Amino acid sequence: MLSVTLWRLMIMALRCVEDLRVFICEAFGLESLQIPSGPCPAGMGGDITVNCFRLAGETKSNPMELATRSAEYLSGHQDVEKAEAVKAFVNILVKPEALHRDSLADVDTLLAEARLPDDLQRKILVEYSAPNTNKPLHLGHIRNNAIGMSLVSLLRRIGHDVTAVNLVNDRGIHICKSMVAYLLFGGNSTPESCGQKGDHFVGSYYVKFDQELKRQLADLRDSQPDISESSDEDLFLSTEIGRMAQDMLLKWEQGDLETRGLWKRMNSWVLAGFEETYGRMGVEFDRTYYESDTYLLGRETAEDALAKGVFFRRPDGAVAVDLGPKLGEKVILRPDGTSVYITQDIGTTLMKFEEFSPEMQVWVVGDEQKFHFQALFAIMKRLGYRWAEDLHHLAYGMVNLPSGRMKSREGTVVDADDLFSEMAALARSATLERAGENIPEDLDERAETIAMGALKFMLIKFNPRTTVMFDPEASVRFEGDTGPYVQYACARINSIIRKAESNISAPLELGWGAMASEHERRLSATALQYPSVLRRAGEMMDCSGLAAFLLAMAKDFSSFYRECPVINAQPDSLRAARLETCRAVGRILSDGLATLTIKVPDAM
RNA sequence: GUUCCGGUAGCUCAGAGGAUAGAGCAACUGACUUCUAAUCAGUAGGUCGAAGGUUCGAUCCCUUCCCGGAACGCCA
Repeated sequence: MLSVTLWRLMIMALRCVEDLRVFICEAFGLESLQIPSGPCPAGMGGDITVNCFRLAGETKSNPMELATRSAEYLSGHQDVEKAEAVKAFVNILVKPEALHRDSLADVDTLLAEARLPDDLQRKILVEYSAPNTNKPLHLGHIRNNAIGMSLVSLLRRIGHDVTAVNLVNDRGIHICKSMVAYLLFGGNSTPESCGQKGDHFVGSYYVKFDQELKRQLADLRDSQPDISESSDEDLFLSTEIGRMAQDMLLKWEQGDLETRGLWKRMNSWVLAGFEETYGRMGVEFDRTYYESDTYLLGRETAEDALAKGVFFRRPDGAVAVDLGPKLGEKVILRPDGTSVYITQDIGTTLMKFEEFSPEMQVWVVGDEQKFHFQALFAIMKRLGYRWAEDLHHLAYGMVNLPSGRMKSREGTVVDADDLFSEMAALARSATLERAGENIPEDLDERAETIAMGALKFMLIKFNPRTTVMFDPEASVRFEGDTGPYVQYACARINSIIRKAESNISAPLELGWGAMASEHERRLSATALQYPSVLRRAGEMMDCSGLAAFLLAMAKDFSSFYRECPVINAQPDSLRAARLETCRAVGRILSDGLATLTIKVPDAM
């Protein structure tokens, strides 16, 4: 498993804390120990705080005494200005030159430390996106993509070997519905002839199918009052259009040439549309699987397992597996031999393992499918695969609108392409508003960067398992805890660096020791957290902590920016140190944003 | 009915058993002749769903209950 003990993940580059660790280890005869430390809360008179409550558990000693002893030790340390025990906390005020030396003055080390030691690096396969080919992508898919792509990027950032795969659900009754509607109402039209994006074009026939189905259901209920209480599903095959879709599915399974031809044509339109949307978001996969391929391996596996007695045949002819009292009985093949949803996932899981032999497989799929994955993992174990212990469902919650759930039938779905364009237009006008006379040459590109940054950040900053509320009005603002806030800090840093470089003075000795204000110390204290933040986010497979860190780092920079002049700072050694601070903070922020797959504009 | 996930400021959300429970938005006050105001500084806003329990200490762990969402398909 990915899971490792926490102490191996924590990094604290501050020398005096590391020395304290060694001191305590020696004092108590311990081989390893993690010092719980973090930035000191404002107003407590320190840079870094060590929490001796937790430390006391490890050393089996009195927390207050330990704090007093630690403070005594640290007070005598050459890097420490002042160390004070308050209750069981030790608040350390570090000499500025030492604080910066261990943090922003050595940003290369800080960035490098996020990488896990070799023995903790794993080969991980992550599946995400997994669209259906009957309609365009919507806000729910955007959350999936944002979570999936940032997870892949994060795991790579900390040193894992990651394969990103997509699984296209290109087969089944849903695509047949679009096909039937196209045959009935489409004539010879194509996305090109209609000037429509392929996925939207096909999606419009899915909608037409539903409209026609509703009409036929209403007619049916009017003409036969005795069945008017039956559900839409029960009456599906009693409608002409419902039967047509079912026939289409059977023909597809039998490999009917004409059906397959139409299927290929319509899928190619949809996939071309997806490519465009993916491209705009920056989604990339190492490998794309198609359900129409993988379900065959699933079916073979099921037949094999039946022969071996792992699965059994029910009296009605269906192939099933008994997963015990908790999960119950699960059908793998219908009585007519056709495969169900889980059958293809069995095939896909095997294919992925055969092709990449990952130590761990992850699925980024909505939490409504938890049961499905519990069943899938149980089946893989039942089939005897040892690696089935290392399959993981990263379940995320739905995206709701202020009006409630998104419902495609009620037309309340937020379309991905529309949302991208709307946000880009707003970012564009906001940029223009600020630009005044000097309209930037790269206006559109800049607007796109800001818009995508805002959207992705908004979806990533929440814990994946929460159901999130998407308020279109609020999402469109670029102020406060947003991606553009972090991007803006980067843009200001870039601007300072540009101006400083055009105003060259000979490189001087860096006056880190003079960087002693609360704002300057705070930057280094926060930056020290970065490696641990990344490692922890990777361990939990949750990027929201990284987003929160970047906001905190950017906030610290904004305060510093306001209070501490850089270009006009005197003496020159202080100016040089502050400039170097800007560079270092800029590198951390852009490294973090890049890890979230968010770009940074040169200027805003 | 059973299982899972939530319930923290008016709203959206953070909170690694520990200090005085934090951000953003909304409200209010102040700051652009300055390295970019997509910013900063400040004010106000809380029975952490309820009750028990464990603990030196619980928003966090345990039990029961209340409220919201989801799952329990030969749909995907």
